[in-house]
Amino acid sequence: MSRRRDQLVTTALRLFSQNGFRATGIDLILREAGVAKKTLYNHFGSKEALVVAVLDKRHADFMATTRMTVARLAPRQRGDPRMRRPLAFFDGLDAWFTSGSFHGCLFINASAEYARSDCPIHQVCVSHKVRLLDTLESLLSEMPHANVRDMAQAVGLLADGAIVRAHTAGELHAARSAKRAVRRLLESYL
Amino acid sequence: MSRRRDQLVTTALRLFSQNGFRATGIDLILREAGVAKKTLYNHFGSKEALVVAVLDKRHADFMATTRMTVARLAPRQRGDPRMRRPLAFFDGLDAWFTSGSFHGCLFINASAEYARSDCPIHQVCVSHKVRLLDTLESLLSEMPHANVRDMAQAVGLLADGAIVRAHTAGELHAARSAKRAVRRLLESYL
DNA sequence: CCAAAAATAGACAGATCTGTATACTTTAAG
DNA sequence: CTTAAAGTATACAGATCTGTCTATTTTTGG
Repeated sequence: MSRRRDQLVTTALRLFSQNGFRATGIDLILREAGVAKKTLYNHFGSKEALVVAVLDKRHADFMATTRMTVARLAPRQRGDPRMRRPLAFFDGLDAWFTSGSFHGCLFINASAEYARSDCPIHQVCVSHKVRLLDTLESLLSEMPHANVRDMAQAVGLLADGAIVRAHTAGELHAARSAKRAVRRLLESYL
Repeated sequence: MSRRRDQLVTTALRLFSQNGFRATGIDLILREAGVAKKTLYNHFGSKEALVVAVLDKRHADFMATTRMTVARLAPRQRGDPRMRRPLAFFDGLDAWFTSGSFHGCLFINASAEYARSDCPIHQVCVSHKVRLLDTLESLLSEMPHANVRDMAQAVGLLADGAIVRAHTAGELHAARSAKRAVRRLLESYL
């Protein structure tokens, strides 16, 4: 809808990712976005609302990227065809980690800064993680369906673990470790 | 050594865990610890140094708790005896998550708030995660040693993933999901 | 017991942050 | 073209935060 609104959300997404939420002041976002303060407070009533909008955008972007990446990389996976899509998901993580613009999972970071579970920001993070698990289940839908739930849990844990390791410990190859574990784990279900 | 210093670190550890680092002001720490501001700046030259001291204490506490918990819970694990200690580690995570005083991994949270990799705080987090991997390797030392490195990587990812899920998504049973995955994964190495 | 070290209370400086208000300018739709 | 909506620039209020300084009191080691 609004071009100014998009500029604000896009700029805030970048700055929040790079420097954290509380460490990023409104004034910096405004300066880098080239937007006046009043415009921000017309679109969003508060910084908290802007954070929520940023997380919503990040969720949409992540889901779209995931869909595209899995579709592109699944055909070139080796091994049982039923494992191709979940394995491709980890190639997507690998590309993300090594892209040079990786700053960890924005939802994990937001949960760390806004820890209280009754905070709207925290609830958006819960929602993202739940929907991500649904996505993983759908990627696993070709596997023996009796264990899809268990597999999705395990794969989700390995994905979150890889994101955390890559960010906190700087191990940018974490996605490849995770992919090896996923392959071994899924093979045990075939 | 100093009683005041310990009060400051202990109080700051609690407040940083509950509310985050940047959201916790010096004045609150001082009030709750019952210590004067000058005393803090005599022991630590800055808030950043206090954060580092808190993370050092947390690392020591975590390692001590892990050692004790694994020693106590390993004997009651079912399955191959060589898997007992790594499995017991996840029972320790489960007890932590459901203890009522779980606020995520302090090092993951610190990395989220102090994102720049040249920041001393971030480096303490890297160091913690590296030492944790060493610990996991030692817990896996009874497993076939050719694959200890790979197994420790996978188990570490599942542990970090469980911590993140439990905190960000509020899934306090995440440690049990992770433990099931670890059991299955380690069995594939026997 | 006494002197040096450590701690206290509290004011204060200087910076920063969120959010509001004002006065002016641009944009866009009928 | 005109008018109402939206945006700009900027000052400002009020709160908060880190860190310093002073003057006083408590603790502690020899």
